[in-house]
Amino acid sequence: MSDLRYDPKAIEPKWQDVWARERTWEVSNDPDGRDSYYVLEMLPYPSGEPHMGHLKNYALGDAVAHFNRRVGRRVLHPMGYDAFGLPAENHAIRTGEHPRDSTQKSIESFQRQFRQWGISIDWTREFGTHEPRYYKWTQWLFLKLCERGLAYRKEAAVKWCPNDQTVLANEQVTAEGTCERCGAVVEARQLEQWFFRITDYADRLLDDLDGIDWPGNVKVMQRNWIGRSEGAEVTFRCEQLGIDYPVFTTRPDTLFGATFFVMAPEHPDVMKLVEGTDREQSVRDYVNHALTESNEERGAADKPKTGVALGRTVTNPVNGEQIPMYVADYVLMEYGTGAIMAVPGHDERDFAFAQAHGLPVKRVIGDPEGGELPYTGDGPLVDSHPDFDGMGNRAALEAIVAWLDREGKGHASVNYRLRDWLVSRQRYWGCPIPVIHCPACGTVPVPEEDLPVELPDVTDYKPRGKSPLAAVDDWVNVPCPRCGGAARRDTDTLDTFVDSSWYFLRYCDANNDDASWDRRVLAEWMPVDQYIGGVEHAILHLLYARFFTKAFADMELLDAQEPFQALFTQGMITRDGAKMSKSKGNVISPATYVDRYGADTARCYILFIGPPDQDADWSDEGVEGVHRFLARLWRVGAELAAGGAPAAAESLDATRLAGADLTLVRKAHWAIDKVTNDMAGRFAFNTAIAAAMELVNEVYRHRESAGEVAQRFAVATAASLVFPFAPHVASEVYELLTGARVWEQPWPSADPQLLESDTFELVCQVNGKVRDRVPAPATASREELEALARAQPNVQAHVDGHEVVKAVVVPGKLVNLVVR
RNA sequence: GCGGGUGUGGCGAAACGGUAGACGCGCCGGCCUUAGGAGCCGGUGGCCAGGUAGAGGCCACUGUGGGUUCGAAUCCCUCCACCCGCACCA
Repeated sequence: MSDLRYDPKAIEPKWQDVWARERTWEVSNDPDGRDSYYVLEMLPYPSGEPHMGHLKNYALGDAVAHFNRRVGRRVLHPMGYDAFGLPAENHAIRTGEHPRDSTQKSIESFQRQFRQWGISIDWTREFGTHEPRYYKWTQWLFLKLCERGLAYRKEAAVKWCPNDQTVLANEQVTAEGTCERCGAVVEARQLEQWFFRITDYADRLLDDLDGIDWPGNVKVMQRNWIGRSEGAEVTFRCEQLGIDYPVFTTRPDTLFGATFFVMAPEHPDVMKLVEGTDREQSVRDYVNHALTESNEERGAADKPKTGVALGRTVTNPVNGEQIPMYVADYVLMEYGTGAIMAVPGHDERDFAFAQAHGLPVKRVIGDPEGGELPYTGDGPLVDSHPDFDGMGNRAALEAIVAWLDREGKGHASVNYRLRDWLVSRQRYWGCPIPVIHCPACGTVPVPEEDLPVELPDVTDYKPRGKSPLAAVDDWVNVPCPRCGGAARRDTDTLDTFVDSSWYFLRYCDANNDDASWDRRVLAEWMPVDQYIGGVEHAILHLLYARFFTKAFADMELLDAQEPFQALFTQGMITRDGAKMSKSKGNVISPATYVDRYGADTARCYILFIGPPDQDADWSDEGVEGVHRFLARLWRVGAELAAGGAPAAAESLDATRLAGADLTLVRKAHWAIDKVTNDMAGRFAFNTAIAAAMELVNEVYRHRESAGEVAQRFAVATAASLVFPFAPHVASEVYELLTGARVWEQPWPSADPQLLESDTFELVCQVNGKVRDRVPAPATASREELEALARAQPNVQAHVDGHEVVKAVVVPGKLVNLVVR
């Protein structure tokens, strides 16, 4: 019967042409009464060819987009490219090829493959972040942040990557102190750089996590990164030099237990404190050694606590005690004030230091368990002060802070781990910073009408501690916009995370030449209803984008407080159980499979492979299975279509169905219900596809026994349900059977009457073990079900000779007889 | 160390506290074929039984050990393994 062959190479281009010709997936910004829905996948960095992670990302997003269109929403599903960045620039350094050219080639490859995959994108909104029409507005937004004081310059100890020859944001340095991009060990440098004042938003970035539908682990990572801790700032005075040293502590309740004081090696006063004393040499040696140690060496928690005494003391403000000062590398300059009060009785680290240096350990909190020091739990204050002794330490903490405040010795304080975001980069391939430095006027913004400041071409891409832009004299030297005198452009470029922190806003109004966007248009789309991407952006991109959104909301440029209402983080695609990498030689390309089996198979398989938030191992045999399924769907559709004129699929009279027809139509409604729930409530695409497979299997099982009309209905339904995953073959089959376009059809709805059968299989248990199964009427009463169960021979065999002490009846499910 | 997650057949995985293993892979068998690495149908935990039958029965099983419940992969506690995040943050 079947010399019919499923031929994706013919089907897929056919439908891609229809969608392109008819601009099917374009969406206007004018409201039309439907709910708007914005689904977005993280924009790709265009390098080489798309990989399996991209296929998964866009297959997921496209399924969400299609489903939402068909349930009646107006869906925005755009695409663009995160096109500035180091890989293209490093390629230019090696080959001399302009980053614009290599980037353009990659973008074209991505475009070609996205079209081959049949992803439903509104291409009218496409852009690359490297295009002047986009970065003009990146620059404009930068100036807005300046105006508001959220962008500023300061000199600071910054992280410098010696390999990439540029500074990095804190977020771009790993816990081991290496460059997040290239792995080189990061150095410290004192430089004047541009920062964004993200710390102003620390509390809101923290608090607003509660209102968004994000994976818990991503929220935890952001909370950790922001690192809010509440406590007090307390001032310790060094009488000998007459200098006050504030410290931050979360445990002001232990102030009376402070027995020494420690400064970070980087603290600017350390050398001043020992100058001209017999300690000067030993302290200098220690500090110099500490400064040469890498973060990794220094950060090891189990490392012995080293340090040297400064030979000075400070006064403990609560009791006037003189306590000795030390410099030690376990105190970090970046956190708090770079100095701490040490309470060895109630802090493990201080305890370790005290042990190593023979310092006194004092108990000021009682331990109800009577354990040894250090004790970090709760308890009543002891040996502190008559006013506080006996008070629970939590209450004492509040009381002591209030007392410090009254006495002017301290105050309640909140500290954050989060630092301001360093955005200058001494590199070429990025967005120029739209600022001019004038010897007379200082830092002057480029006037709005002169934007964009276009990136000039250079011949030498090699960075030499300065951006290659610094060598372009006729670009750098410009008159000051304010006084007209000779001035120089800022030669750094912006961190590429700046580009990607607002692209989702630009998509809404991508072709607006007069503004970054129209606020009313954004109100229509923002926030993004569903954002999809990899968990590797949990901190960097996702935190920056939230900051930008809040800052722009404060400037009344937009209304949303959060960029991404819901976030889905996809798992990795692995190969042979390992991450794909060139060095392991286990990289496989989506193009191979799209070419061999078609895009529908590749997309469907990547969704069928398992729960999409989990890592999944690619299997060539698994791909075959999914391909077989799509081929079966197509073939039975083609056979049915060849058998006669298209029949209207919806006109089935449920009350007249019987036998195989009824079974088949029921199965179709069961599948509708299953797929709808799997799509709407959760990202359970694997089980949704399994349900469609069951429906197609059911059709084959009833090829001889069921009528033509029922079979057509079932197959058309299967095609309709599979459309979000395999849009080409679904469109083809649906058209063959109904003459209509599946994407123009509303999402099918399950008929509740057909979901319920008038009989069900009653499970008969004795003491929780299944002893029989028997068909039972759905309308049977509890008593009737129990009687039916008791009547089953195998049930009787297990009940005989025992007393039934209880009968649990779950209507529609089972009867459990408890015997003794 | 702290926080979070995962653990189910040979494999990827399903399973509102109610028939564990849907669906797919692999494997075995049959049909169709000149042929088939195509297609279609069936089987696939163990043990016992069954020869023309209306064919079944029993047992085991969701990392370990306990608990709650008529009933637990699912809820609670213990432990083990692996993965992820944070980690001298005062």
